[in-house]
Amino acid sequence: MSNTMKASLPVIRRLPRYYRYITELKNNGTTRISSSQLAHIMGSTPSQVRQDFNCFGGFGQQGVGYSVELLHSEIEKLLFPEGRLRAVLLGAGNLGITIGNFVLKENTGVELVAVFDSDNAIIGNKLFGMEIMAFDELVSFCQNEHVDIIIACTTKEAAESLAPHIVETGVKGIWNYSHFDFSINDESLIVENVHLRDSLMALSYRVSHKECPHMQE
Amino acid sequence: MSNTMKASLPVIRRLPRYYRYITELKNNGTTRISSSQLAHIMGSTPSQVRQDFNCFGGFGQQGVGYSVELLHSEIEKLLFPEGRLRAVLLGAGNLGITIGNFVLKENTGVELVAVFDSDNAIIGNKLFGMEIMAFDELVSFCQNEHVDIIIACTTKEAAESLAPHIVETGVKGIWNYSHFDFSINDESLIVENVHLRDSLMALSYRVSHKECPHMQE
DNA sequence: CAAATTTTGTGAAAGTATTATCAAACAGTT
DNA sequence: AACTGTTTGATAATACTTTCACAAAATTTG
Repeated sequence: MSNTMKASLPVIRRLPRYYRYITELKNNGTTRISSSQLAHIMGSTPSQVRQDFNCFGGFGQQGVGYSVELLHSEIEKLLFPEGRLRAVLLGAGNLGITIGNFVLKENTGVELVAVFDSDNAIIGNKLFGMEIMAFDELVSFCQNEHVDIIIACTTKEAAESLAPHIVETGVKGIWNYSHFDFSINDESLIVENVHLRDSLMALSYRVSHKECPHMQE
Repeated sequence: MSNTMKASLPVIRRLPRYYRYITELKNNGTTRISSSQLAHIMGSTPSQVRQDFNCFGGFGQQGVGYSVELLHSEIEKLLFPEGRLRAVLLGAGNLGITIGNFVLKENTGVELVAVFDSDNAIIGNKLFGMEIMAFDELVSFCQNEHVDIIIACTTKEAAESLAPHIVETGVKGIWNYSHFDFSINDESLIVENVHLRDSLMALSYRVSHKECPHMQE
């Protein structure tokens, strides 16, 4: 309950998975779990589980294990910030609609507050009960309405042309589905890339070159 | 041109990005590029660029740099297998349709050959010009039609119930969008997870705990 | 054509992440 | 209340990834 070191990116990436499994255990009525049981479920090692939880202070008890209830509430506190994060969707195409739907339906702690698109033909239309706005309005909207996250589901070109204005918006993070890589150098802005094409091509490579190293993701 | 070591997962994950940028350079008419220029574009270091390419034999020339043309064709050879990989889509819901569309439109070297769903109401309907089939038919279809990749866009429950039959299908990889984690222990099966919810929650965490380490992804 | 400059390939060093180890803490038993 | 078995937290060891540094190879310049 003491040696809290800073969580590294791999640890942060595992948190949502811990949360998923622990929620399931909680719903099953399981009250206690050991690091080795949890490691088995996660496909990792007991050491890693303990190491991971120790980044946040280690919520277990020696000789006993972890309380599912406590684990659940602690990880929930970590993953769900106090007030819900406010997000705007950029791009109301196929992908944008799917991702927007996803954010609205899933319990992620993120709230969708506006939708933007560049296509004049659909600007003004309603999507998710909101009027689709033009890209021109993005900066002022974000500044006035305190937006935390931009969800970029635009083309590469649209993302590229918006990039110089991102800093002005004051958002803290970008959930990026576009083929454009927002420059990573910006200290104050966190970019989480979901490059579907890259992911499929990496799978392609591994499937057709089977001798690749055996690592868990 | 000699010291070919095996490519690690991080290297493989960078390949599609190299490919994207090099394709762009090629289209711009750029003929040569140095590791430091490429590193600048990629947001990495010259060392990493050289180290990465050396995993595949190192296609540069000392004192000169890399030929964009050669680089493009070599990486293309790595990423696009001889014959296109054959994939089936599991789940014809919102997400499934979006991802299916994506695979059909984007040049990824993957071919969509069938669509499956559990919902009797839509089985038999046409999607992407194919008749939606029932999950029951999955195993025999994959065996007869030589399927390489399963694209799982189903619910967690559906994925879970299909999991025990995956080995029978003989597929080599799963591009997994479901909330179910296909067991990673299976030596012969490569799983590429695209957990949208986990990705958003990791971003959430990083946005609301800004002191997290500054790493490139 | 030699010297200076550029830039790769490679092996070593530094930095991260994961796994192993073991003492300390707790629960249960006799 | 001491003994036994379990399981964490913390440190150490191992493994993996990235970065550094420099020799070798090519080009350019005087």
